[in-house]
Amino acid sequence: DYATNVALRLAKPAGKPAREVAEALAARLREAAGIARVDVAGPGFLNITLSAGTLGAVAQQIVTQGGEYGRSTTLSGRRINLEFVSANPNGPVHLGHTRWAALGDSLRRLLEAAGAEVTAEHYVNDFGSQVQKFGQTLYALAHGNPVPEDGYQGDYVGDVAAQLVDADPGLLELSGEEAVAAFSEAGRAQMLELIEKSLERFRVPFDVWFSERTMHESGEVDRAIDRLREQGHVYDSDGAVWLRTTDFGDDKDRVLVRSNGQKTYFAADAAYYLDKRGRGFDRCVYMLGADHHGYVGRLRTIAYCAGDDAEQTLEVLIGQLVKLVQNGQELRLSKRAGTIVTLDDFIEMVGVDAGRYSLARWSADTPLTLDIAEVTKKSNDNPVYYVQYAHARTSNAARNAADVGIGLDVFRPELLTSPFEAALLTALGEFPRVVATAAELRAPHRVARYLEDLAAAYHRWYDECRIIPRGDDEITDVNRTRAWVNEATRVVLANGLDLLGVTAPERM
RNA sequence: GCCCCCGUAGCUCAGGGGAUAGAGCACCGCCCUCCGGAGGCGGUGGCGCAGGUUCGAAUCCUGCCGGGGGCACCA
Repeated sequence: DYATNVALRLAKPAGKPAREVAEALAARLREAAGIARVDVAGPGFLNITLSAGTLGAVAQQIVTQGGEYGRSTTLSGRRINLEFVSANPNGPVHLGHTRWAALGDSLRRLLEAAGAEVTAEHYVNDFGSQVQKFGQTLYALAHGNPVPEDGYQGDYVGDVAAQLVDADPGLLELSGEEAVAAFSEAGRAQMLELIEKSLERFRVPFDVWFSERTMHESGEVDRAIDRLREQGHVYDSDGAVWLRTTDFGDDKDRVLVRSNGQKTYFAADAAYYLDKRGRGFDRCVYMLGADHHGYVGRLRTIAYCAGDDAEQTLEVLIGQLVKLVQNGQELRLSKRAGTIVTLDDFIEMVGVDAGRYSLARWSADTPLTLDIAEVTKKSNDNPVYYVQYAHARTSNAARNAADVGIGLDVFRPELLTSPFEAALLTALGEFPRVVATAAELRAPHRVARYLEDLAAAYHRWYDECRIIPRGDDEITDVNRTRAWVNEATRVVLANGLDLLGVTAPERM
Protein backbone atom coordinates (compact mmCIF):
# COMPACT_ATOMS: atom_id res chain seq x y z
CA ASP A 1 0.00 0.00 0.00
CA TYR A 2 2.85 2.36 0.77
CA ALA A 3 6.53 2.36 -0.01
CA THR A 4 9.19 4.58 1.48
CA ASN A 5 12.88 5.23 1.00
CA VAL A 6 13.46 6.80 4.42
CA ALA A 7 15.88 4.11 5.43
CA LEU A 8 18.06 4.86 2.41
CA ARG A 9 18.09 8.52 3.26
CA LEU A 10 18.77 7.97 6.93
CA ALA A 11 21.58 5.52 6.32
CA LYS A 12 24.28 8.16 5.99
CA PRO A 13 23.37 10.33 9.02
CA ALA A 14 22.83 7.15 11.04
CA GLY A 15 26.20 5.82 9.96
CA LYS A 16 24.72 2.39 9.34
CA PRO A 17 23.93 0.27 6.31
CA ALA A 18 20.56 1.09 4.77
CA ARG A 19 19.26 -2.46 5.21
CA GLU A 20 20.06 -2.28 8.92
CA VAL A 21 18.20 1.02 9.31
CA ALA A 22 15.32 -0.44 7.34
CA GLU A 23 15.11 -3.48 9.60
CA ALA A 24 15.09 -1.28 12.68
CA LEU A 25 12.29 0.87 11.28
CA ALA A 26 10.37 -2.15 10.12
CA ALA A 27 10.43 -3.66 13.58
CA ARG A 28 8.92 -0.49 15.04
CA LEU A 29 6.35 -0.12 12.31
CA ARG A 30 5.14 -3.68 12.75
CA GLU A 31 4.02 -2.78 16.25
CA ALA A 32 1.92 0.15 15.02
CA ALA A 33 -1.83 -0.21 14.89
CA GLY A 34 -3.36 -0.71 11.48
CA ILE A 35 -0.25 -2.06 9.82
CA ALA A 36 -0.58 -5.62 8.61
CA ARG A 37 2.97 -6.16 7.44
CA VAL A 38 6.22 -4.42 6.66
CA ASP A 39 8.73 -5.82 4.20
CA VAL A 40 12.27 -4.68 3.60
CA ALA A 41 13.09 -4.87 -0.08
CA GLY A 42 15.99 -4.19 -2.39
CA PRO A 43 18.64 -1.85 -1.01
CA GLY A 44 16.42 -0.84 1.93
CA PHE A 45 12.95 0.16 0.80
CA LEU A 46 10.12 -0.39 3.21
CA ASN A 47 6.92 -1.79 1.80
CA ILE A 48 4.03 -1.26 4.13
CA THR A 49 0.78 -3.16 3.92
CA LEU A 50 -2.11 -1.82 5.92
CA SER A 51 -4.76 -4.02 7.44
CA ALA A 52 -8.00 -4.03 5.47
CA GLY A 53 -9.98 -1.99 7.94
CA THR A 54 -7.36 0.72 8.10
CA LEU A 55 -7.18 1.28 4.40
CA GLY A 56 -10.95 1.23 4.07
CA ALA A 57 -11.60 3.79 6.77
CA VAL A 58 -10.76 6.57 4.36
CA ALA A 59 -13.93 5.85 2.40
CA GLN A 60 -16.16 6.86 5.26
CA GLN A 61 -13.97 9.84 6.04
CA ILE A 62 -14.30 11.07 2.46
CA VAL A 63 -18.06 10.66 2.37
CA THR A 64 -18.36 12.55 5.65
CA GLN A 65 -16.16 15.42 4.51
CA GLY A 66 -17.74 15.66 1.08
CA GLY A 67 -16.70 18.79 -0.76
CA GLU A 68 -14.19 19.60 1.96
CA TYR A 69 -12.15 16.47 1.28
CA GLY A 70 -8.85 17.43 -0.30
CA ARG A 71 -8.64 20.88 1.23
CA SER A 72 -5.72 21.63 3.48
CA THR A 73 -4.06 24.43 5.39
CA THR A 74 -0.61 24.12 3.84
CA LEU A 75 -0.85 27.67 2.47
CA SER A 76 -3.07 29.25 5.06
CA GLY A 77 -2.12 32.75 6.04
CA ARG A 78 -0.69 33.46 2.60
CA ARG A 79 -2.14 36.38 0.66
CA ILE A 80 -1.58 35.74 -3.01
CA ASN A 81 -2.28 38.02 -5.95
CA LEU A 82 -2.72 35.95 -9.08
CA GLU A 83 -2.62 37.93 -12.27
CA PHE A 84 -3.39 36.22 -15.55
CA VAL A 85 -4.94 36.69 -19.01
CA SER A 86 -4.76 40.51 -18.85
CA ALA A 87 -6.12 40.81 -22.39
CA ASN A 88 -5.80 44.23 -23.97
CA PRO A 89 -9.13 46.05 -24.17
CA ASN A 90 -8.78 46.52 -27.91
CA GLY A 91 -9.65 43.03 -28.96
CA PRO A 92 -11.37 39.85 -27.87
CA VAL A 93 -9.86 37.15 -25.68
CA HIS A 94 -8.09 34.88 -28.13
CA LEU A 95 -6.36 31.54 -28.25
CA GLY A 96 -3.15 32.98 -26.84
CA HIS A 97 -5.03 33.75 -23.63
CA THR A 98 -7.01 30.55 -23.26
CA ARG A 99 -4.31 28.44 -21.71
CA TRP A 100 -3.74 31.02 -18.98
CA ALA A 101 -7.44 31.42 -18.46
CA ALA A 102 -7.80 27.68 -17.82
CA LEU A 103 -4.59 27.27 -15.84
CA GLY A 104 -4.95 30.51 -13.92
CA ASP A 105 -8.46 29.79 -12.75
CA SER A 106 -7.55 26.22 -11.80
CA LEU A 107 -4.52 27.48 -9.97
CA ARG A 108 -6.68 29.92 -8.07
CA ARG A 109 -8.94 27.08 -7.00
CA LEU A 110 -5.95 24.96 -6.04
CA LEU A 111 -4.31 27.69 -3.98
CA GLU A 112 -7.57 28.34 -2.20
CA ALA A 113 -7.99 24.63 -1.56
CA ALA A 114 -4.56 24.73 0.06
CA GLY A 115 -5.79 27.47 2.36
CA ALA A 116 -4.36 30.57 0.70
CA GLU A 117 -6.29 33.80 0.34
CA VAL A 118 -6.24 34.49 -3.38
CA THR A 119 -7.22 37.49 -5.49
CA ALA A 120 -7.57 36.74 -9.17
CA GLU A 121 -6.68 39.88 -11.02
CA HIS A 122 -6.92 41.05 -14.62
CA TYR A 123 -4.76 44.01 -15.65
CA VAL A 124 -6.28 46.36 -18.19
CA ASN A 125 -3.88 48.18 -20.52
CA ASP A 126 -6.13 51.13 -21.14
CA PHE A 127 -3.52 53.84 -21.48
CA GLY A 128 -1.21 55.07 -24.18
CA SER A 129 -1.05 55.07 -27.92
CA GLN A 130 -2.76 51.74 -28.50
CA VAL A 131 -5.94 53.13 -26.98
CA GLN A 132 -5.66 56.07 -29.32
CA LYS A 133 -5.14 53.78 -32.31
CA PHE A 134 -8.12 51.69 -31.39
CA GLY A 135 -10.26 54.81 -31.18
CA GLN A 136 -9.02 56.00 -34.57
CA THR A 137 -9.82 52.68 -36.14
CA LEU A 138 -13.32 52.63 -34.70
CA TYR A 139 -13.86 56.21 -35.80
CA ALA A 140 -12.76 55.43 -39.35
CA LEU A 141 -14.88 52.32 -39.65
CA ALA A 142 -17.92 54.04 -38.18
CA HIS A 143 -17.69 56.54 -41.00
CA GLY A 144 -17.16 53.87 -43.62
CA ASN A 145 -13.53 54.79 -44.12
CA PRO A 146 -10.70 52.27 -44.48
CA VAL A 147 -8.72 51.19 -41.45
CA PRO A 148 -5.86 53.64 -40.93
CA GLU A 149 -2.28 52.53 -41.21
CA ASP A 150 -1.20 50.93 -37.90
CA GLY A 151 -4.88 50.52 -37.14
CA TYR A 152 -6.59 47.36 -35.99
CA GLN A 153 -7.50 44.74 -38.54
CA GLY A 154 -10.00 42.03 -37.87
CA ASP A 155 -13.69 41.73 -38.47
CA TYR A 156 -14.55 42.30 -34.84
CA VAL A 157 -13.48 45.95 -34.98
CA GLY A 158 -16.12 46.75 -37.56
CA ASP A 159 -18.70 44.96 -35.46
CA VAL A 160 -17.73 46.93 -32.39
CA ALA A 161 -17.87 50.20 -34.33
CA ALA A 162 -21.34 49.38 -35.59
CA GLN A 163 -22.54 48.42 -32.11
CA LEU A 164 -21.20 51.63 -30.61
CA VAL A 165 -22.91 53.78 -33.21
CA ASP A 166 -26.04 51.74 -32.79
CA ALA A 167 -26.05 52.38 -29.06
CA ASP A 168 -25.14 56.04 -29.40
CA PRO A 169 -25.75 57.59 -32.85
CA GLY A 170 -24.45 60.87 -31.49
CA LEU A 171 -20.92 59.49 -31.88
CA LEU A 172 -21.13 60.15 -35.60
CA GLU A 173 -21.70 63.87 -34.99
CA LEU A 174 -18.33 64.26 -33.30
CA SER A 175 -15.13 65.01 -35.13
CA GLY A 176 -11.41 65.29 -34.64
CA GLU A 177 -9.79 64.61 -31.28
CA GLU A 178 -13.10 64.64 -29.52
CA ALA A 179 -14.47 61.88 -31.75
CA VAL A 180 -11.41 59.69 -31.37
CA ALA A 181 -11.52 60.12 -27.60
CA ALA A 182 -15.21 59.24 -27.50
CA PHE A 183 -14.71 56.15 -29.66
CA SER A 184 -11.70 55.11 -27.60
CA GLU A 185 -13.63 55.32 -24.40
CA ALA A 186 -16.73 53.62 -25.69
CA GLY A 187 -14.65 50.96 -27.43
CA ARG A 188 -12.70 50.22 -24.30
CA ALA A 189 -15.86 49.79 -22.25
CA GLN A 190 -17.43 47.61 -24.91
CA MET A 191 -14.38 45.36 -25.26
CA LEU A 192 -14.00 44.96 -21.52
CA GLU A 193 -17.57 43.85 -21.29
CA LEU A 194 -17.04 41.29 -24.05
CA ILE A 195 -13.81 40.09 -22.50
CA GLU A 196 -15.41 39.58 -19.13
CA LYS A 197 -18.37 37.81 -20.68
CA SER A 198 -16.18 35.41 -22.66
CA LEU A 199 -14.11 34.60 -19.61
CA GLU A 200 -17.14 34.02 -17.45
CA ARG A 201 -18.53 31.73 -20.09
CA PHE A 202 -15.27 29.82 -19.70
CA ARG A 203 -15.91 29.81 -15.92
CA VAL A 204 -13.05 32.19 -15.27
CA PRO A 205 -14.20 35.00 -12.98
CA PHE A 206 -11.90 37.75 -11.76
CA ASP A 207 -12.00 39.55 -8.42
CA VAL A 208 -10.28 42.68 -9.64
CA TRP A 209 -10.11 44.42 -13.01
CA PHE A 210 -7.21 46.78 -12.57
CA SER A 211 -7.02 49.80 -14.84
CA GLU A 212 -3.61 51.09 -15.88
CA ARG A 213 -5.12 54.44 -16.74
CA THR A 214 -6.32 55.12 -13.21
CA MET A 215 -2.76 54.84 -11.98
CA HIS A 216 -1.66 57.53 -14.39
CA GLU A 217 -4.59 59.79 -13.63
CA SER A 218 -4.27 59.54 -9.89
CA GLY A 219 -0.54 60.29 -9.94
CA GLU A 220 0.24 56.83 -8.63
CA VAL A 221 2.82 56.27 -11.35
CA ASP A 222 4.63 59.47 -10.34
CA ARG A 223 4.57 58.43 -6.72
CA ALA A 224 5.97 55.03 -7.65
CA ILE A 225 8.85 56.70 -9.48
CA ASP A 226 9.46 58.91 -6.43
CA ARG A 227 9.46 55.87 -4.23
CA LEU A 228 12.03 54.14 -6.44
CA ARG A 229 14.07 57.34 -6.47
CA GLU A 230 14.12 57.32 -2.67
CA GLN A 231 15.50 53.81 -2.83
CA GLY A 232 18.37 55.26 -4.86
CA HIS A 233 17.89 53.47 -8.15
CA VAL A 234 16.56 56.29 -10.33
CA TYR A 235 18.68 58.72 -12.35
CA ASP A 236 18.22 61.26 -15.16
CA SER A 237 20.06 61.04 -18.45
CA ASP A 238 19.51 62.31 -22.01
CA GLY A 239 16.37 64.02 -20.82
CA ALA A 240 14.81 60.74 -19.75
CA VAL A 241 14.31 59.18 -16.33
CA TRP A 242 15.92 55.78 -15.87
CA LEU A 243 15.76 52.92 -13.42
CA ARG A 244 19.16 51.42 -12.77
CA THR A 245 18.02 47.84 -13.21
CA THR A 246 21.60 46.81 -13.99
CA ASP A 247 22.14 46.98 -10.22
CA PHE A 248 20.21 43.73 -10.12
CA GLY A 249 21.55 41.89 -13.11
CA ASP A 250 19.59 43.40 -16.00
CA ASP A 251 21.72 43.83 -19.11
CA LYS A 252 20.72 47.48 -19.52
CA ASP A 253 18.94 50.16 -17.55
CA ARG A 254 15.30 50.82 -18.33
CA VAL A 255 13.50 54.04 -19.10
CA LEU A 256 10.69 55.12 -16.80
CA VAL A 257 9.92 58.50 -18.36
CA ARG A 258 10.78 59.15 -21.98
CA SER A 259 12.49 62.38 -23.00
CA ASN A 260 9.16 63.54 -24.38
CA GLY A 261 7.71 63.34 -20.89
CA GLN A 262 5.60 60.21 -21.43
CA LYS A 263 5.83 57.45 -18.91
CA THR A 264 6.68 54.04 -20.24
CA TYR A 265 4.74 50.86 -19.88
CA PHE A 266 7.57 49.76 -17.64
CA ALA A 267 6.89 52.67 -15.28
CA ALA A 268 3.27 51.60 -15.04
CA ASP A 269 4.38 48.05 -14.31
CA ALA A 270 6.52 49.30 -11.47
CA ALA A 271 3.61 51.28 -10.08
CA TYR A 272 1.33 48.31 -10.48
CA TYR A 273 3.68 46.03 -8.59
CA LEU A 274 3.95 48.56 -5.78
CA ASP A 275 0.19 48.90 -5.75
CA LYS A 276 -0.22 45.16 -5.27
CA ARG A 277 2.29 45.14 -2.45
CA GLY A 278 0.53 48.13 -0.92
CA ARG A 279 -2.70 46.16 -0.92
CA GLY A 280 -1.06 43.64 1.37
CA PHE A 281 -0.23 40.75 -0.92
CA ASP A 282 2.84 38.93 0.28
CA ARG A 283 3.17 37.18 -3.02
CA CYS A 284 2.49 38.52 -6.50
CA VAL A 285 2.14 35.80 -9.10
CA TYR A 286 2.26 36.70 -12.78
CA MET A 287 1.31 34.17 -15.41
CA LEU A 288 2.88 34.97 -18.75
CA GLY A 289 3.29 33.36 -22.13
CA ALA A 290 6.73 32.32 -23.32
CA ASP A 291 6.70 35.24 -25.73
CA HIS A 292 6.87 37.57 -22.71
CA HIS A 293 9.57 35.76 -20.83
CA GLY A 294 12.04 38.59 -21.41
CA TYR A 295 9.84 40.44 -19.03
CA VAL A 296 10.68 38.29 -16.04
CA GLY A 297 14.03 39.88 -15.34
CA ARG A 298 12.60 43.38 -15.54
CA LEU A 299 9.79 42.55 -13.14
CA ARG A 300 12.27 41.10 -10.74
CA THR A 301 14.44 44.18 -10.84
CA ILE A 302 11.38 46.31 -10.09
CA ALA A 303 10.83 44.30 -6.94
CA TYR A 304 14.47 44.56 -5.91
CA CYS A 305 14.62 48.28 -6.69
CA ALA A 306 11.59 48.71 -4.45
CA GLY A 307 13.53 47.07 -1.65
CA ASP A 308 11.74 43.74 -1.76
CA ASP A 309 13.24 40.30 -1.77
CA ALA A 310 11.88 39.28 -5.14
CA GLU A 311 12.51 35.63 -4.37
CA GLN A 312 9.80 35.87 -1.77
CA THR A 313 7.38 38.45 -3.10
CA LEU A 314 7.40 37.83 -6.83
CA GLU A 315 6.71 34.74 -8.83
CA VAL A 316 6.49 34.60 -12.59
CA LEU A 317 5.03 31.52 -14.21
CA ILE A 318 5.98 31.12 -17.83
CA GLY A 319 3.97 28.85 -20.05
CA GLN A 320 4.67 27.70 -23.56
CA LEU A 321 2.38 28.59 -26.42
CA VAL A 322 -0.66 26.75 -27.69
CA LYS A 323 -1.34 25.71 -31.25
CA LEU A 324 -4.65 24.56 -32.55
CA VAL A 325 -4.96 21.99 -35.29
CA GLN A 326 -8.08 21.42 -37.32
CA ASN A 327 -8.28 18.87 -40.13
CA GLY A 328 -4.55 18.43 -39.95
CA GLN A 329 -3.88 22.12 -40.41
CA GLU A 330 -2.64 24.59 -37.88
CA LEU A 331 -4.94 27.50 -37.22
CA ARG A 332 -2.51 30.37 -37.20
CA LEU A 333 -3.48 33.44 -35.37
CA SER A 334 -2.26 36.84 -36.31
CA LYS A 335 -3.90 39.91 -34.90
CA ARG A 336 -2.31 42.01 -37.59
CA ALA A 337 -3.78 39.97 -40.41
CA GLY A 338 -7.05 39.78 -38.57
CA THR A 339 -7.09 36.00 -38.40
CA ILE A 340 -7.67 35.22 -34.78
CA VAL A 341 -9.22 32.31 -32.98
CA THR A 342 -11.12 33.83 -30.12
CA LEU A 343 -11.97 32.21 -26.83
CA ASP A 344 -15.58 32.22 -27.99
CA ASP A 345 -14.56 30.36 -31.16
CA PHE A 346 -12.66 27.89 -29.05
CA ILE A 347 -15.64 27.28 -26.78
CA GLU A 348 -17.79 26.88 -29.87
CA MET A 349 -15.45 24.26 -31.29
CA VAL A 350 -14.70 22.14 -28.24
CA GLY A 351 -17.00 23.18 -25.40
CA VAL A 352 -16.08 24.49 -21.97
CA ASP A 353 -15.50 21.17 -20.23
CA ALA A 354 -13.32 19.64 -22.94
CA GLY A 355 -11.55 22.97 -23.43
CA ARG A 356 -10.80 23.56 -19.78
CA TYR A 357 -9.68 20.00 -19.21
CA SER A 358 -7.57 19.75 -22.35
CA LEU A 359 -5.73 22.95 -21.54
CA ALA A 360 -5.19 22.00 -17.92
CA ARG A 361 -3.98 18.43 -18.29
CA TRP A 362 -0.59 19.37 -19.71
CA SER A 363 2.28 20.94 -17.87
CA ALA A 364 2.61 24.62 -18.79
CA ASP A 365 6.24 23.91 -19.65
CA THR A 366 5.34 21.92 -22.73
CA PRO A 367 4.33 23.61 -25.95
CA LEU A 368 0.81 22.41 -26.58
CA THR A 369 -0.80 21.34 -29.80
CA LEU A 370 -4.50 20.67 -29.53
CA ASP A 371 -6.21 18.75 -32.27
CA ILE A 372 -9.85 19.72 -32.24
CA ALA A 373 -10.97 16.33 -33.45
CA GLU A 374 -9.04 14.60 -30.64
CA VAL A 375 -10.27 16.91 -27.94
CA THR A 376 -13.91 16.54 -28.86
CA LYS A 377 -13.90 12.81 -29.51
CA LYS A 378 -16.07 10.91 -27.11
CA SER A 379 -13.67 8.11 -26.45
CA ASN A 380 -10.37 7.36 -24.79
CA ASP A 381 -8.66 9.83 -27.05
CA ASN A 382 -10.24 12.29 -24.77
CA PRO A 383 -9.50 11.93 -21.07
CA VAL A 384 -12.21 14.42 -20.13
CA TYR A 385 -14.86 11.93 -21.09
CA TYR A 386 -13.01 9.13 -19.39
CA VAL A 387 -13.02 11.00 -16.08
CA GLN A 388 -16.50 12.45 -16.47
CA TYR A 389 -17.82 9.05 -17.47
CA ALA A 390 -16.33 7.55 -14.32
CA HIS A 391 -18.22 10.15 -12.32
CA ALA A 392 -21.45 9.45 -14.17
CA ARG A 393 -20.91 5.77 -13.50
CA THR A 394 -20.49 6.32 -9.75
CA SER A 395 -23.69 8.34 -9.76
CA ASN A 396 -25.52 5.68 -11.67
CA ALA A 397 -24.22 2.91 -9.45
CA ALA A 398 -25.38 4.85 -6.39
CA ARG A 399 -28.86 5.27 -7.89
CA ASN A 400 -29.09 1.59 -8.72
CA ALA A 401 -27.86 0.58 -5.29
CA ALA A 402 -30.38 2.82 -3.59
CA ASP A 403 -33.13 1.26 -5.73
CA VAL A 404 -32.39 -2.20 -4.30
CA GLY A 405 -32.10 -0.90 -0.76
CA ILE A 406 -28.35 -0.51 -0.44
CA GLY A 407 -27.76 2.80 1.29
CA LEU A 408 -24.97 4.32 3.29
CA ASP A 409 -25.72 2.73 6.63
CA VAL A 410 -23.52 -0.23 7.42
CA PHE A 411 -19.79 0.40 7.07
CA ARG A 412 -17.40 -2.46 7.77
CA PRO A 413 -14.09 -1.56 6.12
CA GLU A 414 -12.42 -4.79 7.20
CA LEU A 415 -14.55 -6.51 4.55
CA LEU A 416 -12.80 -4.63 1.75
CA THR A 417 -10.22 -7.26 0.97
CA SER A 418 -9.86 -7.30 -2.81
CA PRO A 419 -6.59 -6.00 -4.27
CA PHE A 420 -8.73 -3.82 -6.54
CA GLU A 421 -10.27 -2.38 -3.42
CA ALA A 422 -6.86 -1.72 -1.92
CA ALA A 423 -5.71 0.02 -5.09
CA LEU A 424 -8.79 2.22 -5.26
CA LEU A 425 -8.74 3.10 -1.56
CA THR A 426 -5.06 3.98 -1.71
CA ALA A 427 -5.71 6.27 -4.65
CA LEU A 428 -8.61 7.92 -2.83
CA GLY A 429 -6.42 8.52 0.19
CA GLU A 430 -3.80 10.29 -1.90
CA PHE A 431 -6.09 13.06 -3.08
CA PRO A 432 -5.29 15.66 -0.38
CA ARG A 433 -1.59 15.23 -0.98
CA VAL A 434 -2.08 15.56 -4.74
CA VAL A 435 -3.98 18.81 -4.24
CA ALA A 436 -1.42 20.26 -1.85
CA THR A 437 1.45 19.32 -4.15
CA ALA A 438 -0.27 20.67 -7.25
CA ALA A 439 -0.87 23.95 -5.43
CA GLU A 440 2.69 24.17 -4.20
CA LEU A 441 4.15 23.40 -7.62
CA ARG A 442 1.57 25.53 -9.44
CA ALA A 443 0.78 22.48 -11.49
CA PRO A 444 -2.95 21.91 -12.10
CA HIS A 445 -2.15 19.15 -14.58
CA ARG A 446 -1.21 16.95 -11.68
CA VAL A 447 -4.82 16.93 -10.59
CA ALA A 448 -5.99 15.91 -14.06
CA ARG A 449 -3.47 13.08 -14.29
CA TYR A 450 -4.45 11.91 -10.85
CA LEU A 451 -8.12 11.87 -11.80
CA GLU A 452 -7.34 9.73 -14.83
CA ASP A 453 -5.52 7.24 -12.63
CA LEU A 454 -8.34 7.30 -10.12
CA ALA A 455 -10.95 6.73 -12.84
CA ALA A 456 -8.96 3.73 -14.09
CA ALA A 457 -8.72 2.30 -10.58
CA TYR A 458 -12.45 2.79 -10.19
CA HIS A 459 -13.34 1.07 -13.46
CA ARG A 460 -11.16 -1.91 -12.56
CA TRP A 461 -12.72 -2.12 -9.12
CA TYR A 462 -16.22 -1.76 -10.56
CA ASP A 463 -15.56 -4.67 -12.90
CA GLU A 464 -14.32 -6.95 -10.13
CA CYS A 465 -16.22 -5.90 -7.05
CA ARG A 466 -19.95 -5.79 -7.39
CA ILE A 467 -21.90 -3.28 -5.39
CA ILE A 468 -25.25 -4.86 -6.19
CA PRO A 469 -25.17 -8.65 -5.92
CA ARG A 470 -25.91 -10.77 -8.97
CA GLY A 471 -29.38 -12.12 -9.53
CA ASP A 472 -31.00 -13.38 -6.38
CA ASP A 473 -27.86 -13.31 -4.26
CA GLU A 474 -28.38 -11.81 -0.85
CA ILE A 475 -27.29 -8.29 -0.05
CA THR A 476 -24.48 -8.47 2.48
CA ASP A 477 -22.44 -5.99 4.48
CA VAL A 478 -19.79 -6.24 1.77
CA ASN A 479 -22.25 -4.72 -0.68
CA ARG A 480 -23.28 -2.07 1.79
CA THR A 481 -19.69 -1.16 2.53
CA ARG A 482 -18.87 -1.00 -1.17
CA ALA A 483 -21.58 1.61 -1.57
CA TRP A 484 -19.39 3.84 0.62
CA VAL A 485 -16.39 3.21 -1.57
CA ASN A 486 -18.45 4.07 -4.62
CA GLU A 487 -19.68 7.27 -3.02
CA ALA A 488 -16.20 8.21 -1.83
CA THR A 489 -14.96 7.84 -5.40
CA ARG A 490 -17.78 10.03 -6.64
CA VAL A 491 -16.86 12.72 -4.12
CA VAL A 492 -13.19 12.73 -5.05
CA LEU A 493 -13.89 12.78 -8.80
CA ALA A 494 -16.30 15.67 -8.30
CA ASN A 495 -13.91 17.60 -6.07
CA GLY A 496 -11.05 17.06 -8.48
CA LEU A 497 -13.02 18.09 -11.55
CA ASP A 498 -14.18 21.19 -9.70
CA LEU A 499 -10.56 22.19 -9.14
CA LEU A 500 -10.18 22.11 -12.91
CA GLY A 501 -13.38 24.04 -13.54
CA VAL A 502 -14.97 21.03 -15.22
CA THR A 503 -18.47 19.78 -14.48
CA ALA A 504 -19.09 16.38 -12.93
CA PRO A 505 -22.20 15.07 -14.71
CA GLU A 506 -24.48 12.55 -13.01
CA ARG A 507 -25.58 11.22 -16.37
CA MET A 508 -24.00 11.40 -19.80
C1' G B 1 25.86 37.38 -29.33
C1' C B 2 22.85 36.87 -24.71
C1' C B 3 18.34 34.90 -22.08
C1' C B 4 13.98 31.36 -21.21
C1' C B 5 11.46 26.60 -22.28
C1' C B 6 11.53 21.79 -24.47
C1' G B 7 13.96 16.89 -26.30
C1' U B 8 11.07 10.13 -22.66
C1' A B 9 7.31 4.34 -27.00
C1' G B 10 5.34 5.16 -34.11
C1' C B 11 2.05 9.77 -32.08
C1' U B 12 0.39 13.13 -27.78
C1' C B 13 2.30 13.40 -23.05
C1' A B 14 3.20 11.86 -17.15
C1' G B 15 7.25 11.07 -14.21
C1' G B 16 9.56 17.66 -7.97
C1' G B 17 17.27 11.76 -6.52
C1' G B 18 15.19 5.75 -5.51
C1' A B 19 13.29 -0.59 -6.98
C1' U B 20 11.65 -3.73 -13.37
C1' A B 21 10.61 4.57 -16.44
C1' G B 22 4.30 4.98 -16.80
C1' A B 23 -0.72 6.41 -19.38
C1' G B 24 -3.80 7.22 -23.72
C1' C B 25 -3.82 6.73 -28.99
C1' A B 26 -1.95 3.50 -32.93
C1' C B 27 -0.97 -1.95 -33.97
C1' C B 28 -2.04 -7.48 -32.53
C1' G B 29 -5.28 -10.62 -29.50
C1' C B 30 -9.18 -11.44 -25.73
C1' C B 31 -13.83 -10.26 -22.16
C1' C B 32 -21.07 -8.75 -22.53
C1' U B 33 -25.75 -15.09 -18.16
C1' C B 34 -27.66 -9.72 -14.95
C1' C B 35 -24.89 -2.75 -11.22
C1' G B 36 -23.53 2.13 -17.94
C1' G B 37 -18.67 -1.56 -23.34
C1' A B 38 -17.91 6.31 -23.20
C1' G B 39 -15.63 -0.04 -19.72
C1' G B 40 -11.98 -4.14 -18.54
C1' C B 41 -7.62 -7.81 -19.54
C1' G B 42 -3.02 -9.21 -22.19
C1' G B 43 1.03 -8.29 -26.05
C1' U B 44 4.69 -5.20 -29.23
C1' G B 45 7.68 -0.65 -28.19
C1' G B 46 11.45 4.46 -25.25
C1' C B 47 14.91 8.54 -21.49
C1' G B 48 18.96 13.40 -28.06
C1' C B 49 24.69 12.93 -27.28
C1' A B 50 29.04 13.34 -23.91
C1' G B 51 31.00 14.29 -19.22
C1' G B 52 30.22 15.39 -13.81
C1' U B 53 27.87 15.22 -8.62
C1' U B 54 25.64 10.85 -5.76
C1' C B 55 25.35 4.61 -2.47
C1' G B 56 21.67 5.69 -6.48
C1' A B 57 20.23 10.42 -12.18
C1' A B 58 14.79 10.69 -17.04
C1' U B 59 15.19 14.01 -12.65
C1' C B 60 20.69 18.07 -10.23
C1' C B 61 25.40 20.55 -12.76
C1' U B 62 28.53 21.54 -17.41
C1' G B 63 29.23 21.22 -22.68
C1' C B 64 27.36 19.87 -27.49
C1' C B 65 23.33 18.78 -31.01
C1' G B 66 18.12 19.58 -32.40
C1' G B 67 13.18 22.34 -31.86
C1' G B 68 10.23 26.62 -29.98
C1' G B 69 10.13 31.66 -27.94
C1' G B 70 12.44 36.23 -26.50
C1' C B 71 16.17 40.34 -26.19
C1' A B 72 12.85 48.88 -27.84
C1' C B 73 12.93 56.11 -24.92
C1' C B 74 6.54 49.74 -28.67
C1' A B 75 2.33 48.49 -26.05
